[in-house]
Amino acid sequence: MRIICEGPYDFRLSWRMLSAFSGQSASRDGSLAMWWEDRPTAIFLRQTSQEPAVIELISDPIPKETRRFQKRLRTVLNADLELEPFYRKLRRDKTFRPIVNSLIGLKPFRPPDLFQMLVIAISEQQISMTAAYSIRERLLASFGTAAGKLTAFPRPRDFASLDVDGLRACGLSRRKAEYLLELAQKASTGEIDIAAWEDMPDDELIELLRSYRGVGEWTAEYILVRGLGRTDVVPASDLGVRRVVGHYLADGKDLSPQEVREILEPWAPWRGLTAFYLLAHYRMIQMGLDQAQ
DNA sequence: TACCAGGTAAAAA
DNA sequence: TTTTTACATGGT
Repeated sequence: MRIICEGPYDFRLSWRMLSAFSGQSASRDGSLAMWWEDRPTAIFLRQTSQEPAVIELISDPIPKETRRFQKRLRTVLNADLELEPFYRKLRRDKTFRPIVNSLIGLKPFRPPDLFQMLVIAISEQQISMTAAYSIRERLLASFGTAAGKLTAFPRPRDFASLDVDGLRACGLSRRKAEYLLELAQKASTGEIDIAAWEDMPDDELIELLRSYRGVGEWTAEYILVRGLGRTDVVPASDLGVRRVVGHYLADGKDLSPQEVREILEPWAPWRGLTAFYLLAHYRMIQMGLDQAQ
Protein backbone atom coordinates (compact mmCIF):
# COMPACT_ATOMS: atom_id res chain seq x y z
CA MET A 1 0.00 0.00 0.00
CA ARG A 2 1.35 3.37 -1.05
CA ILE A 3 0.54 6.53 0.84
CA ILE A 4 1.16 9.74 -1.00
CA CYS A 5 1.81 12.55 1.46
CA GLU A 6 1.94 16.29 1.31
CA GLY A 7 5.62 17.15 0.92
CA PRO A 8 8.19 17.88 2.04
CA TYR A 9 8.31 14.78 4.17
CA ASP A 10 11.37 13.27 5.82
CA PHE A 11 10.08 10.02 7.28
CA ARG A 12 13.39 8.96 8.79
CA LEU A 13 13.87 12.26 10.59
CA SER A 14 10.27 12.24 11.79
CA TRP A 15 10.61 8.70 13.08
CA ARG A 16 13.84 9.52 14.85
CA MET A 17 12.17 12.44 16.60
CA LEU A 18 9.24 10.27 17.60
CA SER A 19 11.67 7.81 19.12
CA ALA A 20 13.54 10.59 20.89
CA PHE A 21 10.36 12.02 22.37
CA SER A 22 8.97 8.62 23.30
CA GLY A 23 11.98 7.90 25.47
CA GLN A 24 13.42 5.23 23.24
CA SER A 25 16.89 5.55 21.85
CA ALA A 26 16.96 6.73 18.26
CA SER A 27 15.76 4.01 15.99
CA ARG A 28 15.57 3.88 12.22
CA ASP A 29 12.92 1.24 12.32
CA GLY A 30 9.46 2.04 11.00
CA SER A 31 7.50 -0.71 12.69
CA LEU A 32 4.34 -0.14 14.64
CA ALA A 33 1.70 -2.22 16.40
CA MET A 34 -1.89 -1.04 16.44
CA TRP A 35 -5.45 -2.27 16.79
CA TRP A 36 -7.48 -2.57 13.63
CA GLU A 37 -10.95 -4.07 13.44
CA ASP A 38 -10.37 -5.68 16.85
CA ARG A 39 -7.19 -7.35 15.67
CA PRO A 40 -3.69 -6.58 16.89
CA THR A 41 -1.89 -5.56 13.73
CA ALA A 42 1.81 -5.11 13.04
CA ILE A 43 2.87 -2.86 10.22
CA PHE A 44 6.13 -1.62 8.79
CA LEU A 45 6.47 1.74 7.09
CA ARG A 46 9.24 3.18 4.98
CA GLN A 47 9.64 6.08 2.63
CA THR A 48 10.17 5.08 -0.99
CA SER A 49 10.18 8.50 -2.63
CA GLN A 50 10.90 12.08 -1.60
CA GLU A 51 9.24 13.94 -4.46
CA PRO A 52 6.44 13.16 -4.43
CA ALA A 53 6.59 12.02 -0.80
CA VAL A 54 5.53 8.38 -0.75
CA ILE A 55 5.37 6.16 2.31
CA GLU A 56 4.97 2.46 1.67
CA LEU A 57 3.24 0.03 4.01
CA ILE A 58 4.71 -3.44 4.27
CA SER A 59 2.26 -5.78 5.90
CA ASP A 60 1.12 -9.32 5.30
CA PRO A 61 -1.74 -9.45 4.86
CA ILE A 62 -2.81 -5.87 4.18
CA PRO A 63 -5.45 -5.12 6.83
CA LYS A 64 -9.09 -5.34 5.80
CA GLU A 65 -11.17 -2.27 5.04
CA THR A 66 -8.24 -1.07 3.02
CA ARG A 67 -9.54 2.37 2.27
CA ARG A 68 -10.37 3.19 5.88
CA PHE A 69 -7.09 1.72 7.02
CA GLN A 70 -5.22 3.92 4.61
CA LYS A 71 -7.06 6.92 6.01
CA ARG A 72 -6.02 5.88 9.52
CA LEU A 73 -2.39 5.64 8.45
CA ARG A 74 -2.58 9.04 6.85
CA THR A 75 -3.66 10.35 10.23
CA VAL A 76 -0.81 8.63 12.07
CA LEU A 77 1.66 9.97 9.52
CA ASN A 78 0.14 13.46 9.47
CA ALA A 79 0.17 12.96 5.71
CA ASP A 80 -1.99 15.97 4.91
CA LEU A 81 -0.08 18.51 6.99
CA GLU A 82 1.25 21.27 4.76
CA LEU A 83 4.62 22.42 6.00
CA GLU A 84 5.45 24.97 3.30
CA PRO A 85 3.23 27.83 4.56
CA PHE A 86 4.63 27.24 8.05
CA TYR A 87 8.19 27.32 6.72
CA ARG A 88 7.57 30.50 4.73
CA LYS A 89 6.43 32.30 7.85
CA LEU A 90 9.21 31.06 10.12
CA ARG A 91 11.96 31.68 7.58
CA ARG A 92 11.27 35.39 7.79
CA ASP A 93 12.71 35.32 11.31
CA LYS A 94 16.47 35.07 11.61
CA THR A 95 16.34 32.87 14.72
CA PHE A 96 14.00 30.39 13.10
CA ARG A 97 15.52 30.24 9.62
CA PRO A 98 18.42 27.89 10.47
CA ILE A 99 16.22 25.81 12.77
CA VAL A 100 13.61 25.24 10.07
CA ASN A 101 16.23 24.61 7.41
CA SER A 102 17.84 21.86 9.48
CA LEU A 103 14.51 20.09 10.00
CA ILE A 104 12.95 20.18 6.54
CA GLY A 105 10.27 17.52 6.17
CA LEU A 106 9.87 16.88 9.91
CA LYS A 107 6.29 16.00 10.76
CA PRO A 108 4.97 15.09 14.21
CA PHE A 109 3.57 11.56 14.09
CA ARG A 110 0.37 10.87 15.91
CA PRO A 111 -0.10 7.82 18.12
CA PRO A 112 -2.22 5.08 16.50
CA ASP A 113 -5.01 5.66 18.99
CA LEU A 114 -6.16 8.40 21.28
CA PHE A 115 -6.63 6.33 24.40
CA GLN A 116 -2.98 5.39 24.13
CA MET A 117 -2.25 9.13 23.92
CA LEU A 118 -4.21 9.62 27.12
CA VAL A 119 -2.07 7.00 28.84
CA ILE A 120 1.10 8.56 27.47
CA ALA A 121 0.06 11.98 28.78
CA ILE A 122 -0.97 10.82 32.23
CA SER A 123 2.11 8.64 32.60
CA GLU A 124 4.29 11.65 31.82
CA GLN A 125 2.75 13.92 34.42
CA GLN A 126 5.46 15.20 36.76
CA ILE A 127 8.00 12.39 36.30
CA SER A 128 10.73 12.22 33.68
CA MET A 129 9.91 10.94 30.21
CA THR A 130 12.38 8.12 30.75
CA ALA A 131 10.63 7.00 33.90
CA ALA A 132 7.24 7.29 32.20
CA TYR A 133 8.48 5.29 29.24
CA SER A 134 9.59 2.40 31.41
CA ILE A 135 6.21 2.40 33.14
CA ARG A 136 4.44 2.22 29.77
CA GLU A 137 6.71 -0.61 28.69
CA ARG A 138 5.55 -2.54 31.74
CA LEU A 139 1.90 -1.77 30.92
CA LEU A 140 2.55 -3.05 27.40
CA ALA A 141 4.28 -6.20 28.61
CA SER A 142 1.62 -6.96 31.21
CA PHE A 143 -1.58 -6.04 29.39
CA GLY A 144 -0.77 -5.67 25.70
CA THR A 145 -1.60 -8.17 22.97
CA ALA A 146 0.96 -9.77 20.70
CA ALA A 147 0.94 -8.54 17.10
CA GLY A 148 3.62 -10.57 15.39
CA LYS A 149 6.93 -9.64 16.95
CA LEU A 150 5.40 -6.48 18.36
CA THR A 151 2.79 -5.78 21.02
CA ALA A 152 -0.36 -3.72 20.57
CA PHE A 153 -1.05 -1.27 23.38
CA PRO A 154 -3.93 -2.25 25.72
CA ARG A 155 -7.31 -0.78 24.76
CA PRO A 156 -9.79 0.86 27.12
CA ARG A 157 -11.59 -2.48 27.54
CA ASP A 158 -8.27 -4.14 28.46
CA PHE A 159 -7.65 -1.56 31.18
CA ALA A 160 -11.26 -1.49 32.32
CA SER A 161 -11.13 -4.97 33.79
CA LEU A 162 -7.96 -4.30 35.81
CA ASP A 163 -7.64 -2.95 39.32
CA VAL A 164 -5.57 -0.21 40.89
CA ASP A 165 -3.00 -2.62 42.28
CA GLY A 166 -2.38 -4.19 38.90
CA LEU A 167 -1.53 -0.79 37.47
CA ARG A 168 0.49 0.25 40.49
CA ALA A 169 2.60 -2.86 39.99
CA CYS A 170 3.68 -1.31 36.67
CA GLY A 171 4.92 1.78 38.49
CA LEU A 172 1.98 4.14 38.28
CA SER A 173 1.07 6.10 41.39
CA ARG A 174 -2.20 5.18 43.07
CA ARG A 175 -3.70 8.43 41.79
CA LYS A 176 -2.70 7.85 38.19
CA ALA A 177 -3.91 4.26 38.34
CA GLU A 178 -7.29 5.56 39.49
CA TYR A 179 -7.39 8.14 36.68
CA LEU A 180 -6.65 5.54 34.05
CA LEU A 181 -9.18 3.06 35.36
CA GLU A 182 -11.93 5.66 35.47
CA LEU A 183 -11.09 6.91 31.99
CA ALA A 184 -10.81 3.40 30.57
CA GLN A 185 -14.13 2.36 32.05
CA LYS A 186 -15.88 5.45 30.73
CA ALA A 187 -14.27 5.05 27.32
CA SER A 188 -15.28 1.42 27.07
CA THR A 189 -18.90 2.13 27.96
CA GLY A 190 -19.06 5.08 25.61
CA GLU A 191 -19.60 7.63 28.36
CA ILE A 192 -16.40 9.15 27.02
CA ASP A 193 -16.66 9.30 23.23
CA ILE A 194 -13.07 9.43 22.07
CA ALA A 195 -14.01 9.34 18.40
CA ALA A 196 -15.86 12.63 18.84
CA TRP A 197 -12.68 14.45 19.89
CA GLU A 198 -11.40 14.54 16.32
CA ASP A 199 -13.97 17.07 15.12
CA MET A 200 -14.21 19.34 18.15
CA PRO A 201 -12.72 22.86 18.14
CA ASP A 202 -9.58 23.30 20.25
CA ASP A 203 -11.10 25.33 23.10
CA GLU A 204 -14.17 23.18 23.43
CA LEU A 205 -12.16 19.97 23.48
CA ILE A 206 -9.69 21.30 26.05
CA GLU A 207 -12.61 22.22 28.28
CA LEU A 208 -14.13 18.76 27.86
CA LEU A 209 -10.85 16.94 28.58
CA ARG A 210 -10.24 19.07 31.65
CA SER A 211 -13.56 17.97 33.08
CA TYR A 212 -12.12 14.46 33.46
CA ARG A 213 -10.40 13.65 36.73
CA GLY A 214 -6.68 13.40 36.12
CA VAL A 215 -6.64 15.73 33.14
CA GLY A 216 -5.42 19.25 33.88
CA GLU A 217 -4.41 22.04 31.57
CA TRP A 218 -1.09 20.52 30.56
CA THR A 219 -2.52 17.09 29.83
CA ALA A 220 -5.39 18.47 27.76
CA GLU A 221 -3.13 20.68 25.66
CA TYR A 222 -0.56 17.93 25.26
CA ILE A 223 -3.23 15.57 23.94
CA LEU A 224 -4.43 18.13 21.42
CA VAL A 225 -1.06 18.99 19.98
CA ARG A 226 0.54 15.59 20.08
CA GLY A 227 -2.42 13.24 19.88
CA LEU A 228 -4.66 15.19 17.55
CA GLY A 229 -2.08 17.15 15.60
CA ARG A 230 -3.64 20.54 16.50
CA THR A 231 -0.81 22.72 15.25
CA ASP A 232 -1.76 25.86 17.14
CA VAL A 233 -2.02 24.41 20.66
CA VAL A 234 0.89 24.88 23.06
CA PRO A 235 1.19 23.31 26.50
CA ALA A 236 2.79 26.49 27.84
CA SER A 237 3.32 25.09 31.32
CA ASP A 238 5.34 22.19 29.93
CA LEU A 239 8.86 22.22 31.33
CA GLY A 240 10.39 21.23 28.01
CA VAL A 241 8.51 23.95 26.14
CA ARG A 242 9.42 26.58 28.72
CA ARG A 243 13.05 25.53 28.48
CA VAL A 244 13.33 25.66 24.67
CA VAL A 245 11.28 28.82 24.22
CA GLY A 246 13.47 30.47 26.84
CA HIS A 247 16.61 29.12 25.22
CA TYR A 248 15.88 30.16 21.64
CA LEU A 249 13.58 33.15 22.00
CA ALA A 250 14.28 34.78 25.35
CA ASP A 251 18.03 34.81 25.81
CA GLY A 252 18.09 31.66 27.91
CA LYS A 253 15.71 33.04 30.53
CA ASP A 254 13.45 30.88 32.67
CA LEU A 255 9.93 31.64 31.50
CA SER A 256 6.53 31.45 33.11
CA PRO A 257 3.76 29.75 31.15
CA GLN A 258 2.24 33.19 30.57
CA GLU A 259 5.50 34.50 29.10
CA VAL A 260 5.69 31.44 26.82
CA ARG A 261 2.21 32.20 25.49
CA GLU A 262 3.12 35.83 24.86
CA ILE A 263 6.35 35.00 23.05
CA LEU A 264 4.70 32.41 20.80
CA GLU A 265 1.70 34.62 20.01
CA PRO A 266 3.10 35.90 16.68
CA TRP A 267 3.44 32.35 15.35
CA ALA A 268 -0.26 31.57 15.24
CA PRO A 269 -1.77 29.51 13.71
CA TRP A 270 1.26 27.27 14.14
CA ARG A 271 2.22 27.93 17.74
CA GLY A 272 2.20 24.25 18.64
CA LEU A 273 4.15 23.22 15.58
CA THR A 274 6.63 26.00 16.29
CA ALA A 275 7.18 24.68 19.81
CA PHE A 276 7.58 21.18 18.36
CA TYR A 277 10.30 22.40 15.99
CA LEU A 278 12.15 24.10 18.84
CA LEU A 279 11.96 20.94 20.94
CA ALA A 280 13.11 18.85 18.00
CA HIS A 281 16.03 21.12 17.20
CA TYR A 282 17.14 21.24 20.81
CA ARG A 283 16.95 17.47 21.01
CA MET A 284 18.82 17.06 17.77
CA ILE A 285 21.69 19.18 19.05
CA GLN A 286 21.72 17.18 22.28
CA MET A 287 21.87 13.93 20.33
CA GLY A 288 24.51 15.27 17.99
CA LEU A 289 22.40 14.38 15.01
CA ASP A 290 22.77 17.66 13.17
CA GLN A 291 26.12 16.55 11.78
CA ALA A 292 24.88 13.06 11.02
CA GLN A 293 22.26 14.54 8.71
C1' DT B 1 21.80 10.73 49.42
C1' DA B 2 18.95 14.06 47.81
C1' DC B 3 16.80 16.19 44.22
C1' DC B 4 14.64 16.95 39.92
C1' DA B 5 11.82 15.32 36.09
C1' DG B 6 7.51 17.68 29.72
C1' DG B 7 1.40 17.82 36.87
C1' DT B 8 -2.81 16.96 39.43
C1' DA B 9 -6.21 16.59 42.91
C1' DA B 10 -7.12 16.90 47.48
C1' DA B 11 -5.88 18.43 52.11
C1' DA B 12 -4.72 22.20 54.95
C1' DA B 13 -4.43 26.91 56.00
C1' DT C 1 -10.33 31.29 48.80
C1' DT C 2 -5.31 30.31 48.29
C1' DT C 3 -1.29 27.46 49.46
C1' DT C 4 0.82 23.15 50.40
C1' DT C 5 1.45 18.31 49.98
C1' DA C 6 1.70 13.34 48.35
C1' DC C 7 2.87 10.75 44.68
C1' DA C 8 5.80 7.11 41.47
C1' DT C 9 10.43 5.88 38.76
C1' DG C 10 14.94 6.83 36.72
C1' DG C 11 18.97 9.66 36.17
C1' DT C 12 22.60 12.56 38.17
